[in-house]
Amino acid sequence: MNNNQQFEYLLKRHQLKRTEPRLRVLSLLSAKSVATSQPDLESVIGDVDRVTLYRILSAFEEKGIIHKVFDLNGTANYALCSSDCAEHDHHDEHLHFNCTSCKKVYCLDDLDVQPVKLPAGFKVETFSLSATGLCPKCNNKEA
Amino acid sequence: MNNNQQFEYLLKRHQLKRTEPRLRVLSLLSAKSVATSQPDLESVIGDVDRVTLYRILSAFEEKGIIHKVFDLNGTANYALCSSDCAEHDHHDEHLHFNCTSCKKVYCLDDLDVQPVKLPAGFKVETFSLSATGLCPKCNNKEA
DNA sequence: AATAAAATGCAATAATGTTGCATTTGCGGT
DNA sequence: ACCGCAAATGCAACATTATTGCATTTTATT
Repeated sequence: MNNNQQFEYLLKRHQLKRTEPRLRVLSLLSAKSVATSQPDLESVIGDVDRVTLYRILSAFEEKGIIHKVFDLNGTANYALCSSDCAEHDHHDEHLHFNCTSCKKVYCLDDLDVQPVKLPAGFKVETFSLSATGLCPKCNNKEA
Repeated sequence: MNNNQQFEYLLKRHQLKRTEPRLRVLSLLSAKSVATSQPDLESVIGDVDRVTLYRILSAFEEKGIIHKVFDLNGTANYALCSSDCAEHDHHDEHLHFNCTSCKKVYCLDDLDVQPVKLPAGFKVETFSLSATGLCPKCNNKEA
């Protein structure tokens, strides 16, 4: 099963129609290990309306196909959820690393994050740990 | 020493001039336990230019007087750093709780967050744990 | 009181995100 | 293979949040 077939299956599974723009978004996001900003997506996706892109992204987010994180500029970035995220309940307990230099957001899935006890009254849905600093690339450049 | 004197001292300590708009910002932020969004500040601060507000906030952020977090809408929210934050190095290792209903951001300072080991190459400056869910107020309303 | 540096206000503009509506398209049923 | 409907798209207009340049005012210091 190639990538494209996987994407089509993914759409079908979530009752989303198989459209060109959606396949492109999936293909773009799956190609990157860092979260991609809306503007970045917009600039590379080609002939797709800005509004359509917004709507695709929020549809995907609702279905649990992707998740959204904000970078240090406050702009939305998107990344595919790890494989089993859609089946169970959207668990984003991974670490987001925000690079202060290039502003990229890295999703580091396989670190275990200790859940923390909150004061009474708060009802927690998801946890996520985020760190800021320099990513390997920018760290090298500065050295 | 009353509040206002504290604020004036704080400004002086950071080589910032004592101005009316700055004192108002400090006073507004110190009165709240939740982070305040730029729009919220703008609407209550009175006769201060929008641009001035932005500049005050970023000046305060640079000096380590306040810190900035993004809420679930991606808009910037600001909160005073806890007392000793300015002296040492800006340590925001506290938990931010984002309410999915009212979109407020709560800063919960006194929970201990376990730092996590990152893959080699990343140079971490700050950690912060964030959780999403319902805050006590909204939790009550829904029940 | 005079001065220099800093802070403010205003105008213009940029970037990001949203809404309403007409048109097109995917896809299930026949 | 065709029909029809719901869903998705594209377009236009608009809303919100943030930034930049420059003239004016204010603070703090001498």
